[in-house]
Amino acid sequence: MSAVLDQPVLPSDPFASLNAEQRAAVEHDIGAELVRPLLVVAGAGSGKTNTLAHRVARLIQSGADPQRILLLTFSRRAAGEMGQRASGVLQRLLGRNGAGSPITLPWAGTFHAIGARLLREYAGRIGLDESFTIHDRGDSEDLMGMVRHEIGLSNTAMDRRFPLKGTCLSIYSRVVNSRAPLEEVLQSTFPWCGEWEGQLKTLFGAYVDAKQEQNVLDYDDLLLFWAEMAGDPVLGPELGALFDHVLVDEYQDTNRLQAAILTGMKPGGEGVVVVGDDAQSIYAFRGATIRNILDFPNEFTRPAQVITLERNYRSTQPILDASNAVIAGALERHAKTLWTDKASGAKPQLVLIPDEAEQARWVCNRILEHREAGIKLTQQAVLFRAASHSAALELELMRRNIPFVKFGGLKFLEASHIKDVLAVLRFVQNPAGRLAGFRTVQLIPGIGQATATRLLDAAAQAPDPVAALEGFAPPARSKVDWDAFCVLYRRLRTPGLRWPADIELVKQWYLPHLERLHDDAQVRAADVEQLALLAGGHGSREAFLAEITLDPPEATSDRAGPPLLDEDYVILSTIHSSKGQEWKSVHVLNVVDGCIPSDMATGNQDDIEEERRLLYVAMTRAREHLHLVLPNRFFIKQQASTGDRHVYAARTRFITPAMLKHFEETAWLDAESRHLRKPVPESIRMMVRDRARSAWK
DNA sequence: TGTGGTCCTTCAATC
DNA sequence: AAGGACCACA
Repeated sequence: MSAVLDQPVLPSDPFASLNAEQRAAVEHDIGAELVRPLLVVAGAGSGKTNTLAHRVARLIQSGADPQRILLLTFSRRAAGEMGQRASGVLQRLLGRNGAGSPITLPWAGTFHAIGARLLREYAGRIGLDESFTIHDRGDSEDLMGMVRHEIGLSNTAMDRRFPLKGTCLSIYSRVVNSRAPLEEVLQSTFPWCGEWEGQLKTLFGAYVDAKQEQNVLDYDDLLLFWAEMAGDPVLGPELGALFDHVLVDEYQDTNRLQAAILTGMKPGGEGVVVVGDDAQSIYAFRGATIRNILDFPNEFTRPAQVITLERNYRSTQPILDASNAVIAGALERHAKTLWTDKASGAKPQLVLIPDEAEQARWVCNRILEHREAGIKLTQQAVLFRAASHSAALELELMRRNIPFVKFGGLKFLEASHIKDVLAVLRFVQNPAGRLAGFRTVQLIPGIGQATATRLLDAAAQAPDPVAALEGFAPPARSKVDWDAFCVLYRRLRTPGLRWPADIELVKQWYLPHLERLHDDAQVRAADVEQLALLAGGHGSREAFLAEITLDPPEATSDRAGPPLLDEDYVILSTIHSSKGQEWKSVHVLNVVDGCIPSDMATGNQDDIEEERRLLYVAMTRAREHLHLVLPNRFFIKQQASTGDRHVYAARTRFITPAMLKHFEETAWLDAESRHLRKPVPESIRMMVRDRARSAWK
């Protein structure tokens, strides 16, 4: 922030605050006949977002049409933030303070969201029905499961069990996203499934057929079809001509398919600017590869320029020293060393704690201390490897009345009752969507898989889906419920219904079934209510279904009524969801082997390297205070029969003894406050249980 | 033959 | 807590 007050009349120079490298990126080929491809390698905290936002503003100032700027970001949140910042810069450029309408970037969003939009527009041209619905991960798994069953791969007569549906989908997805042959993917990533190669090929073929018949696309299709269009000799140039500038944020977390989209649309790389940091690549598990960054300079027919941002504006030098030491242990990387002139500040803390419960209490104490010292709660974050690791902390925060919002790990859409309601809506939207239909009709007592299959077969062939359902003869015991469903279905298919009236009707129909199916119907009904509230914020049924799938609520607050805007709250977040953010004070939980690296990821060297980068990302979120917490005893949840076990955990392997000089080590054995610990009141325990049940633990 | 209940295993990160 | 397979009853 500039300390100089902006003059209301005279335009100030918003670019004055940029350093030489940032300015070079912003000014790259501005006004030139042809904008050469550019790679900006931007270290953590080097002002990457700011630089990109300034470039967008500079482009518009120099005459670029905002409608013709494609801005691909990692999340919708990032896209919105970028648009706002660019607006701010532009207004300062023009000398207006808050006046004038903010610029909107209609083509800003995630690869998946933009892909969905383009595919809907081009549907007719590529033989797609534009009323397609989009499957999320869970739907895709279910469809894979159905197909797997249909072609007889799920029976146990075989000597060895065929991979589970989730594994099958992961393999399929990896093949699509990495553009690698099945055999290679099996060998490198799923060696234990190698023996099933032939069957998997058959399965994937049938899975693709099923999606086409049912007029549904999965996440991978959104990229795959886009890439196919981009690679087409006719459509590719047409798509490319829609945009003068293509900017991509977080390029280290894109995969080969996404790179193919860029090269297809812009073979010469004209107007393509990508920003990323290979040291922060943490999405290899979904096919991202740092090869995209490493190969970018020679990816296009025209060589790319490269600019590196190494100056860090975020953290103090001691925090950077420790972070640099951790990442220096990485096997392969784009060498760069972050520096700052914020020399002062304490070393990051390495805190040894007896167990997880103590960890929660210690973190709460520290959070309150920081607040006493003037650091607002929203400037403090607690980060962890897996969403479930914050359970004990959430309990303690509630006990002490410290408000918090949790990002990541939100399983709202995975709860079965939410899926039920969405399935009904999807089935209405797209009657060919077999999966949604299958789920919906099985809610009716007396209708199971076999009847549902017959029913959907009959409906699939009929020209009028409503009439087909009404003409179907259900088992005698299901007659009453079936007729009630038909009435609902007809009403929802009748044109003229004003969204979100649909969801009210579905709710009325569904609640009795919910009651019958679940003991805890009350809690689940509240979730359905939340979903209805969420639905009101979208323009139509189609928009709601697409947007909820592509942009699921990210934080607990996203779905809880009006947000606590002026309230102060601590941020809880998975490390993955903390990407791109920063806080004055950061706590990282469970910095022990088994958590970081996760003991599920210690199989091969690449997995372990990704875990190292994960720790690096977590550490570099901190501006002034960084606390790494190491509970000595780490509990493993077991079956009730065997009781909870615990293991003695060691410091993460990524902090070697040689690195300890960068940290301040402390141990905490607070016997005194142990006495003061009060039992958790029943009301809070109930709340926690309910919250876990409502599926966002 | 089809449905729904029981028992066992497994359990990250996300568009 | 949910998926997957097996089994008993209509």
